[in-house]
Amino acid sequence: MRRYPGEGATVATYPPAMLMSKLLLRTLRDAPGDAEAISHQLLVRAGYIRRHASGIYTYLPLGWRLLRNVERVVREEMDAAGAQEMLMPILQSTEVWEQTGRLKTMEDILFRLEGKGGELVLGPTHEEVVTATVGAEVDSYRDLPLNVYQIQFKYRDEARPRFGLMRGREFIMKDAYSFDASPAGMQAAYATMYAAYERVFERCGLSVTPVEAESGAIGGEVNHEFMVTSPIGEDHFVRCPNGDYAANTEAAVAGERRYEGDAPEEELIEHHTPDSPSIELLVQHFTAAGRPVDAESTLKCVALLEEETGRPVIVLVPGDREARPPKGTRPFEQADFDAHPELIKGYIGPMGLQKLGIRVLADRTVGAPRTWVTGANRADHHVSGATLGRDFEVDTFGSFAMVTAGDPCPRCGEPVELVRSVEAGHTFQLGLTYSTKIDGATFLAEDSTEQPFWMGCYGIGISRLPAVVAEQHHDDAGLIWPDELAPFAVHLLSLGAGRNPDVAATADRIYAELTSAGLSVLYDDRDQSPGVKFADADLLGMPTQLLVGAKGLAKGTVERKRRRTGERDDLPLDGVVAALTTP
RNA sequence: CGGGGAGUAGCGCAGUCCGGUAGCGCACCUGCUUUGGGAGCAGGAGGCCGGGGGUUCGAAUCCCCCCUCCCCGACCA
Repeated sequence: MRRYPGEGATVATYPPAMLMSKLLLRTLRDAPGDAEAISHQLLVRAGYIRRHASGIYTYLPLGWRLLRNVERVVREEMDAAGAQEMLMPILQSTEVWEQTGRLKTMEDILFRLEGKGGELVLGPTHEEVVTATVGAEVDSYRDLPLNVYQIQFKYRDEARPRFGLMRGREFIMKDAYSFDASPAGMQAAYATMYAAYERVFERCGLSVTPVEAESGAIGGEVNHEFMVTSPIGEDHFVRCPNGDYAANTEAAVAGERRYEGDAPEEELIEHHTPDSPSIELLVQHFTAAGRPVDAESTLKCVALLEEETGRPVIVLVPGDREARPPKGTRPFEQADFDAHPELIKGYIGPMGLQKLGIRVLADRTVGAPRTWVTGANRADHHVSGATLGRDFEVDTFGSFAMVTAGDPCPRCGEPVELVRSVEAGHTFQLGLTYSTKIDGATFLAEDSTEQPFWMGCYGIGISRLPAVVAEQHHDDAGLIWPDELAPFAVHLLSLGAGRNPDVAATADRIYAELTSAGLSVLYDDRDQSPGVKFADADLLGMPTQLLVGAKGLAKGTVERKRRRTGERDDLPLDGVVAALTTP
């Protein structure tokens, strides 16, 4: 404490946060019951995060240092890729959201609030704001290309927050947006960011698989999800073991199939099947009637509407498969069934559809030489023995079912596998999706015409990464951070310093030396038994532990333990700094 | 939104069926001992038993309503 000039008051001097005795940190022996995922348990036990409400977390000092390291890696790679950092508002006017129509399409997850000057939303993402902002600033092709990014909180009222930091209602994201004058420019920007993403994840110690994905609510054409295989993944992706194909389950397609032989001869018979509008109920009905069939032997006929023409199309998949509606179609709604009485919900069959002017698409698996149980196009009736070529025709075969493990790879034909994974990043070629909707998102081209921007957007779930990394980098004792992310490079422990002044003095000295050499050091100067310090050091997960104890001092050494491998070696007392600063 | 489970000290849990002094372990405070892998002894502090209503002489416990959290599913840039 020292005197505050001119006042009788004193000014507090706070102890350095690198002393563990002063750190805001409490480790827990037991994980809270609400933590399911290992990463969540460890992050809470090790005192990195605390839950405030469902899907909302406080980052305690260790967690915040970790997060800032994640941000640093991302910043370095974004800056190196030529992106410019800025910061956009969390509180956003509904105006731009009305312009893109997403006030409606994203209403389920939008946090909305009433301000004095009108209604606001808490930004779940920033395409609207960035497009309006850049649109107002950039008027000429001479200012393009441009790539801006920010690291900012996002708010989504998720149906189900999960797994600690994995899926929160409040989370931090890095989002970058590229603006180009042409599709080729957009593609070049995309390639640059794609490469930057691979470096970011590499530096975070994550092995990612970029997968081709469907674009969902964000719009655009080409896009990739950067998937990290993980037991707490909420997604699956399809992967060819040969490594030549990887795609999101929604986007994945299967390769060609070869079938030989003819379908067995079986008469087409109509059956009375009341109350059986689903595959499951149909199977139950047939089984109860003494003619058991399995879902695989039924033909699911899914009615879709072509959005452009407003005409119905039918997609055929085996009953045990999910249909994957092709681009430009959407599932029938009740109103569509009302408008097309020839298609009877739950009892559609493929027979004679062409005569009604309805196109029939079929997954390639439907080309198998076999007969099917399917709808009779008559209420409460199904048929058995339906045979391709005799009873019904297919206009186009393709990959119209969701791909499952064992389906042929579209590139090489090998059976693919289905892998559980987390989406760590996502990149999109947006094209003109936003620039044609937001007012003023145009520039004057070289030929003096007014053109909309060709855009891309690129997200990384910053606050999700600690969870993803922890999930991949831990052991029974606790966390194991990669060098780039560790809150501290070195965890220095004094063992039995209370009864041995030499230990205390040596540890103090090493702490001072390492710190002035520019290393970040967490110094466990607490009056705790060695066992407690070891356990905490392993739990917290710094890459290098330095153990200063009477045992080593007698030999003139301190012990170094590498957290990842458990490998230990002795460093001479006067060579500690040198050993830690030269890799 | 549908199905399932749970709310008792900072964390983990018992007690609830069968109503009667709110408990245990870890963590926390004091003192002594101990000290290379989550120490021991002694003493202590800490509770709207998720909230509201009801039944009862009496409710953590029984009844009704609500809230919150977790899991599975639906949903998801």
